[in-house]
Amino acid sequence: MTPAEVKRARARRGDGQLLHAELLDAAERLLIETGDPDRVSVRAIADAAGVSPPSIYLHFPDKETLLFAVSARQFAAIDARLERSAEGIADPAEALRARGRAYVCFGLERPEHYRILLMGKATNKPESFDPEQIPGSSAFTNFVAAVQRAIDAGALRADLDPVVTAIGFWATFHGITSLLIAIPDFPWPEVDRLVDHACETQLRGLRP
Amino acid sequence: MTPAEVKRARARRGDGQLLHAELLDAAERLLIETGDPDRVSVRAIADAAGVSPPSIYLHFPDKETLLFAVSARQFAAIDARLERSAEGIADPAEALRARGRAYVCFGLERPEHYRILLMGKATNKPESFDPEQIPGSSAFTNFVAAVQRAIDAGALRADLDPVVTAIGFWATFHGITSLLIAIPDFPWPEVDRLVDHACETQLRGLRP
DNA sequence: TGTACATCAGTGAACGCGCGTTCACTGATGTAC
DNA sequence: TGTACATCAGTGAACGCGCGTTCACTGATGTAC
Repeated sequence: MTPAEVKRARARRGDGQLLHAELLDAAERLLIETGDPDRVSVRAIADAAGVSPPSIYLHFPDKETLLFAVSARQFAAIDARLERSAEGIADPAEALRARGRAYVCFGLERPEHYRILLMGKATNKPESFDPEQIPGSSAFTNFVAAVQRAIDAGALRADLDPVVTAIGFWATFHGITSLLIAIPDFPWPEVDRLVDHACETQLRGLRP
Repeated sequence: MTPAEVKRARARRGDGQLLHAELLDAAERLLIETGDPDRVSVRAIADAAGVSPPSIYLHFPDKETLLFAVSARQFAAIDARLERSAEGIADPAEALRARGRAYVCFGLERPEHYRILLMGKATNKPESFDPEQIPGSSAFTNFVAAVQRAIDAGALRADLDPVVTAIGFWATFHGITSLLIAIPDFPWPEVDRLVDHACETQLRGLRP
């Protein structure tokens, strides 16, 4: 393993929850640095945070819950990113395009997080996984709303189901993102060409 | 682990290669039955094939190569499946639609294989991974050819790049397949609705 | 102001486990003479 | 036709490893009196 990290100073009494956030940071950092979820072990996380492995169990019941908490933070981040990307774009069709581009960028910037969030085993998620409550749902809800606005504005056909249409967009951009991550050695064209093609095809295919 | 399998009779002299295929079968069976790649260990494969773990090393240099061989058979199978699905369909646009549907069905019928093939880590593939040589490439090549025929027939715009367009189709159907596999608990609409919507949107978006 | 003590953050050592792989071997069988 | 032997398929036991988790503990620090 890597040479032992600097030992972390013990938190003051009453500040025990500080380590909670530091463990999440450490796990996130490890995931990005190693690029390999298999190397994000309880021991490695503890080492990266400068504490001993058992300390983790003061803050998380088990490893799975910790990793899911890391994922949840990312879901919240993707929502923020998509909303920001569409800010100030008046044309609702162009706003959808911006979200699509932002989605692919987001995923490719954090391939290992993306892998855990959306390409991993369902068993990686806690049993209480409730799609209606996780932060990522607000990203989806916001996206459905964006599709609805495009329909209302006449940019997309009025007979479209906004949920199915939103999932169609999602599947398209998730498809690009996840294929690029899963098969990096494939002779892909430039990412921009793929994303532009996908945006164009979706918008043409859905317009009145 | 499961109760030990019936012990396999030793192959006759000269028939050593029989176990090669039996190990691939056993690994494939395990993958489907357990639905969990983590449980497809060398020991479990050997047990399922009715031999001892070291026997595997008479036929494969390591576990990774064995699992890749399992995947390669699946790539060959998907090619055959897609070609068969489009057989006898004269309209090239409808043929593309048939391939899309068949693709999603294929993936959902074998979620664990699909996961390893197209949602797994790149490191699961041997170092000599050459996209031009693996069986899956012929599936892709055949699909590009199908897109080209649709362009030639005037069903898709003449200014489209057939490779980018094929990848666009692939990403769309891969997106649906992989999201359904990765997040089974999400409140998805019926698969057929998603696939129909995606087919319709692609064909509308690409037609002249 | 001093001190005993409860509380709290965190630890060191160990647990049992299953993993991929190696090594020296066994015993059946086809072949050469 | 009989037999010695090389070859071949497959084995049993063990290797070292890293894993997630548990348990009894330590020692600093805030608080009550």
